[in-house]
Amino acid sequence: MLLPRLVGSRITRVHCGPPSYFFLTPPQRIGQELPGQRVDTMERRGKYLLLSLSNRASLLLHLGMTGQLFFADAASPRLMTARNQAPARGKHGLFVPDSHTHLVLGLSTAGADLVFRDVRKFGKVRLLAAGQSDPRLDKLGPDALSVETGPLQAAGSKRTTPIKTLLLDQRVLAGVGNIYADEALFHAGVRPGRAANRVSGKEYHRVAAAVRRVLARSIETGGSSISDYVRPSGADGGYQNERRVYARQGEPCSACGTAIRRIVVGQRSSHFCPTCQR
DNA sequence: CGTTACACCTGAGGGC
DNA sequence: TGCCCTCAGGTGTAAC
Repeated sequence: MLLPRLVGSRITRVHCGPPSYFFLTPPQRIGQELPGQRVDTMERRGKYLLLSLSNRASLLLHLGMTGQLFFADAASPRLMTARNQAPARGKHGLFVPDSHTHLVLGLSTAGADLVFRDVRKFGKVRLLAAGQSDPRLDKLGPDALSVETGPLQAAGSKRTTPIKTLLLDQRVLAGVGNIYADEALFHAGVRPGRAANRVSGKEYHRVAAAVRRVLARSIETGGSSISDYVRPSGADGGYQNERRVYARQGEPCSACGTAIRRIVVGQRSSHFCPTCQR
């Protein structure tokens, strides 16, 4: 759990990697402005995390595809560094920053540093001044965890784009990614490539319910550790073991036995059961 | 405005 | 061993 260990703690020390695609705010500025600040609150906005600090500034984080946010006392095989080498361990077995470690926050009460690692650098960190907004946050639609049929259907009924692309559009729905779009559409019985404006009201009802259920279950099980994701404790999540279709092409459908297929929808790898999904 | 293609970045794995 | 290809939990932007 990130929040109980982080909120209320003071940032005592900051280590940043070199400037890169990862940093929306130059690392040098982050290193200057964070030390001494207490983390007052942490909230999730879609796939973003927003920490509010005692000086009224905020720290905005996004994990991208391969981002890892964990405490340095974590031990996990997914923290392998270059060429699948186990990470070096410092005193007390603590994680030692490698070339993919972009941000480390020393914390007064958390018991270990908070580490942000990201191989591909699609993750992001940005420091927001007091009252400053961010266009990424401003554009987010309603949270997917509590999506309702009506607004989703209203957004989709005007569009010819595939239903899956609609679910991935963060302006329509904030928080659904490629795994959960495929999984939700499986549970709803709707093919990912179907045009959004040709999905019935009854189907939108099932899609909305499936999005809520799949995301809630993923939170319960700690997320999907398929390539890089780790929980803040360093442990793997459990939702990868509950996947019905994602990255299961060629395997028999758990409901009917038909081979799961993989197609490309909206430039994203997409998986479905041709029998269960129409 | 809606839709699509592509760029960004790094590494793993497969074929030859 | 090396080279070249494809693929990967995301999103911003350009072009039609």
